[in-house]
Amino acid sequence: MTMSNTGGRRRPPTIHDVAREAGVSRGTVSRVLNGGHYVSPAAQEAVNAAIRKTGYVVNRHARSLITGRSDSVGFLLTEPQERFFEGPNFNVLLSGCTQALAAHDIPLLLMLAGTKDERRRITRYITAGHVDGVLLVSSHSGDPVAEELRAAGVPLVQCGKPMGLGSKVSYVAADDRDGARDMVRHLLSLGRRRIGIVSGPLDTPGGVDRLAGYKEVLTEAGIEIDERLVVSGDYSRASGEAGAERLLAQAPDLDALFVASDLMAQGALTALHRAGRRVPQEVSVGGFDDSVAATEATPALTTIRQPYDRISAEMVRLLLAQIGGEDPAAVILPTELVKREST
Amino acid sequence: MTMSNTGGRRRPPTIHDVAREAGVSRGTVSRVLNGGHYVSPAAQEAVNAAIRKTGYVVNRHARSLITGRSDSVGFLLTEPQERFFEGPNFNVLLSGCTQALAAHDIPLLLMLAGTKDERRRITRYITAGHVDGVLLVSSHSGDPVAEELRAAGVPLVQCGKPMGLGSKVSYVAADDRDGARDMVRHLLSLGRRRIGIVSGPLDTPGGVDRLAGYKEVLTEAGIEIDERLVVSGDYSRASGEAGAERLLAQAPDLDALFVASDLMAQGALTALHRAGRRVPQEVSVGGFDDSVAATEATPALTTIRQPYDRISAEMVRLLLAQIGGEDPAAVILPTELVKREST
DNA sequence: TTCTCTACTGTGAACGCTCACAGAAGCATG
DNA sequence: CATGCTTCTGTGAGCGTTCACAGTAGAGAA
Repeated sequence: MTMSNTGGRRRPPTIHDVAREAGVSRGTVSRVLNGGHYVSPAAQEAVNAAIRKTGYVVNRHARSLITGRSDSVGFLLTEPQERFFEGPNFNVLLSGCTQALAAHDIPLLLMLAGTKDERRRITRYITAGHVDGVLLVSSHSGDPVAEELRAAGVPLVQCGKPMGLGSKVSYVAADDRDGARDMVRHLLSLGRRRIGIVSGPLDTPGGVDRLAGYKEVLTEAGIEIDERLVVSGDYSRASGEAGAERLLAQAPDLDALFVASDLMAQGALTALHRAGRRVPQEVSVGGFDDSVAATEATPALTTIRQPYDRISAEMVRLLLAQIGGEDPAAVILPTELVKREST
Repeated sequence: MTMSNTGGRRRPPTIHDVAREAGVSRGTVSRVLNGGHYVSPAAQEAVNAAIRKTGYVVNRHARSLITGRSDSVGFLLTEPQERFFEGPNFNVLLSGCTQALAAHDIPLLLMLAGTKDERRRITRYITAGHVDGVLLVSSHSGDPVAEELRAAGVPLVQCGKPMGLGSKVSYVAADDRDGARDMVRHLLSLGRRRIGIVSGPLDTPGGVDRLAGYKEVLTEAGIEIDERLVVSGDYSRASGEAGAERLLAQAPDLDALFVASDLMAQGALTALHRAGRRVPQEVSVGGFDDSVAATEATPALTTIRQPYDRISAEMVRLLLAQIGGEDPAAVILPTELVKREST
């Protein structure tokens, strides 16, 4: 607005320029910038006008140098290289966190740790204080990097319940057990009795909890657990396909399938289709997540919705709280049954 | 390794500590840190040892304050909110760029501009010099934000050919026209003559070029362009489905379909399936991108592979060059025909 | 010897901000 | 009128680097 400013960059205005323009001191400008306490309305006004006029934007480096904060956080994804962003969930979490942080004017640094080397490099980067905190997403929870960061005193929030329960670390997770219960109850309400499950990996709490919910409801309903109806996968599409195939071989009389992720459920649908089982007429199929895979599947998947938007919002909230000095905390969010064509 | 360091953070070592430890001055340490020119081998050695011993990591804020650089770059995605990461391509580009930058120890800041407000906030953030440069990805090229950044003198590399050719801006793109030519030639080689196209949006160079390639090859082959065989979509799955439906209505005798993105091709497959046309027996279908959508489709899609890994690597290379003072440049990368089940 | 040139090293001054402190002004209380 | 308290403001110091400059030592040339 003020000048033509075409072409190369000119030296940007400093807090000093603003102070001179407003006829006050640096200190007063700084106070206005940081909440405006102990500043007279007149000065407040003058400073804001000067900021608008000069187009001043704070130099974050200078600020960080003295405060010791970087006012930025890292979003760390620890996955084998080829699986970055494989699950559609990562996208949703990433964009959710970015936007939640944007509301606080905090930039998000993306960190991808695929190899051991990258892991080391990133850990070093983080512990050096280049970010104020870390949002950690990794499918195989109980990640060693989490323990390392915690030990270094870096504020940390994990997505999904971590494996080692002893370590005091913040996390946000959906209520896996309750979600699984809802789904199995739903399948029972359709008259299904031979319900198979393709669970998640059993070395993760999420995998364990969903399986537990499944067993719980069946037992409550007076149905004995048949181990031939239980297999586990690794959340990948291929493992869902293989899992369903194994179940069909072990228990050909199954009339429903609870698959612990939508991606695996897609694979299961393929296997069922190939085996000539019609969904939902002969076999009801329920997924988990409510990712895009659920709506893209044919037939569209009945599933348990994980509230990804709330998860990312809570992760950011917890992280900022922790950066602000509060203690780590855990948040469990409720899930929701979404009925579609597959049941 | 050195100390127990459990619990809260301690004051990190500074360049001063390293200098004292190595028995040299700050200046010498700084020189070692920045390339090591004009430093004796002995000093070099001593400084490196001291760095290892103290666990020193440079304070980027202090460095940035004086150099004026931030040694970080932004990855800017300008899309309507709900379409962030819709295309699987974004993921691949994002992870590719992150890793390419990691090799230079440069963090990537993720910036999502969905609304006008976010756009303004982010533009302000960027022009304030908080990042050294921007990697811009947006489906609707000719983005106003590009022009704004260029005018502010911010180093910028776009993914995909930009609309306004006059503006001197760096970009990296796959050879859309050549890719389209390859695909149509492939379809011709299968004996197909009534080849329909669902092009991309015609207000983007990518959309235009793929259509141009299609027309070019047909004309060379002595086949007249039938406008009933030409429709355009917006790269979404739904628009591919709608496009294929329209083509089937306008030209029921079509025997092949070139769909300008894999996602749209998935939609087209659905439409063809519903219309009872068998793929590839009755209708050959070719996609574009070679995204995960291509392998997930049934039947798996023959497609034109965009070299996403090379695209992201080139984007980073061009951006760093531009930050280093070089002029903007354009890079066009070759595509490759990938044959699968759909043709 | 003396001068010049090269290779290397140390030092002070920034960079733009925040923070602690000192001080001023206004107002009520003793 | 002194005293205290509250609200506001300005000032100097310092955060941890880099950069320009001055200075030293040693080698080679005059």
